[in-house]
Amino acid sequence: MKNSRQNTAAQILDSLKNDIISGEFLPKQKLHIKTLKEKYNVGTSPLREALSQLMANDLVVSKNQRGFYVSDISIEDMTDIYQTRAKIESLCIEMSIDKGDDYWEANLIAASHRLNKYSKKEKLDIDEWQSRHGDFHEALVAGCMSPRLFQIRSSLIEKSKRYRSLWLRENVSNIATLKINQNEHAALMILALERDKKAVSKLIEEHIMTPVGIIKKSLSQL
Amino acid sequence: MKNSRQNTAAQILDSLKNDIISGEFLPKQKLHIKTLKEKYNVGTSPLREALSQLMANDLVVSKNQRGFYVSDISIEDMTDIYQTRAKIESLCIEMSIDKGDDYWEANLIAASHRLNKYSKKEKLDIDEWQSRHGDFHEALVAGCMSPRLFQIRSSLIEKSKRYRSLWLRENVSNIATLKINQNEHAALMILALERDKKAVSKLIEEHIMTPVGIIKKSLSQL
DNA sequence: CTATTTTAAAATGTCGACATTTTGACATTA
DNA sequence: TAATGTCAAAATGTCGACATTTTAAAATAG
Repeated sequence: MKNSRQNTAAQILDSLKNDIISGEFLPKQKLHIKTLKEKYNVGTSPLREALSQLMANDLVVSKNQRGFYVSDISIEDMTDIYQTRAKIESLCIEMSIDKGDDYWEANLIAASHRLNKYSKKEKLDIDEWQSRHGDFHEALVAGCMSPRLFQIRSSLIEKSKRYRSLWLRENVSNIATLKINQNEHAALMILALERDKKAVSKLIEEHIMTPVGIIKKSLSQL
Repeated sequence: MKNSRQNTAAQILDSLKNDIISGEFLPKQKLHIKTLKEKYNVGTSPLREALSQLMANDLVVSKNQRGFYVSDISIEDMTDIYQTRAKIESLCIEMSIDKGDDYWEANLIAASHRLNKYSKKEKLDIDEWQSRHGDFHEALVAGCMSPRLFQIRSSLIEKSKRYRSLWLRENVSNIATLKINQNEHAALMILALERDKKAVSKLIEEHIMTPVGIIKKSLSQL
C-alpha cells in the first residue's frame, strides 16, 4: 500500500508547487536536494523529475552544477504577467462571443448567479469565494473552444497566483473592493450576453489589471 | 573531459526534442526507457528528467506505471495550434505598433531586406531561408516588449514545428507559393510601418493560416 | 472453442552509492 | 591588509541495482 494510485514524482510536484506558490519557499531561495529529500521523504529521482517540471513552469531555475533555486519575483514580471493575462483573457472572451451558443449563455448566467449570491453573504469563506469567482471567469471564456488557448490561460493564472496571494492578504477584509468587483462581474455578464465585444474586452482588461496597483505597493515594501 | 559545459539531461532534452519534431519518433510511439538509454548512451535519471520536461512541452505524454509515449498529432490539434498562433502573433504585432520606436522600424526594414534578397535567389538553401524568414517575423513582433507573451509565442512556434515539416516537404520546390508569400511579407512590413493595426492583424492571421489547408491534406493521407 | 486464471518475462519507477564539481575557510605571498 | 592559492567539506548529477507493476502467453476450466 505504498502509492494511492499516483507517482511519487507527481505527488512531490504538487507539494513543491504549492509550497512555492504559498510562499513557504521564498523567491531566490536555494533548494537543497538533501533538505528536500528529508522534508518530503523521497529519493533523488522523483525529486529531480518534479524540479525539472517546475523549471518548465518557470517556478524554479537551475544553474548547471549549482543546484536549483526558487525563481525570482519582481514588479516588472508581475506587471508583464498581468498584462499578458488581460490580453489573453480578452482574446478568449471575444472568441467566446463569436462562437458561444445557448449552453454557454446558460452556464454563464448560472455561474454569475452563484458568485453573486455568495458575494452578498455576511461571513464569507475566502476559498469558497475564490472557487466561485474562478468558475465565473471560466464560464465567460468557456465558449472559446480552443484547448491550446485555455492551456495558455491556465498557465498564466498559475503564474499569477504567487503574486495574487499578496493582493488577497491586503483585501481579504476589504468589503468595499469586493463590491466594486461584483459590479464589474455583473457588467461583464450583461455585455457578454449582448455580444458587445469591444465593451467586454475593455472591461475585462481593466478588471484583471485591478490588483496590479496594490500588488506593486506590497512588492516595493519587501 | 566528460561534459562540454552542459548537463547530460539538457543534452538529451535537445536530442529527444529534435528527434520527435523531425519525425524520427512517430506520434503515439512508445518510448522504451531501455531503448532510449542505449540509443543516447545515458543513465536513467537524466533521461527521465528530459522526458519530464518534454511532458511539460506537450511532446510526450506518460501514463502512470505504463511508460512514456510520443504525443499524438491530429488535424484538430494542428488547426487549434495554428489558429492560436495566428491570434497571438496578431496580438504581438498590435502591441509592437503601439510601442515600437525608430529602432524597431529600422530593424524591421533590415530584416525584410535580408529576406527579400534571399527569396529572389535562384538556388536557395531551405535552412537559410527559414532562418531569415524567422528573423523577419521576429522583427515584426520585437516591439511588443513582453517577455511572457514572447514565451507563449515561442512555445506555439515550437509546437507547430512538428506539423510545419509536412508543409515544407510539399512546398520545398514550389516556387510560386514562395512568391505569394514574399508579397505578403512586403505588405506586412509596409502596413506595420504605416501603423495600420487593423490591416496588419488581418493579414498576419491569414498569412499564418496559409499552410493549414495543405497540412490538412497531408495529414488525412496518413 | 471461448473465457478466465496462472505464471513468467519485461518494463517501470525508486532508491542509495559514487564520481565530479563547487564552495568557502585557511594559509601563503606580495 | 589585500590578493591569490590550496585543500577539505559539501552539494550536485549520474549510474546501476532492486522492488513493484504491467503485459501477454500458457494453462485451466466451463
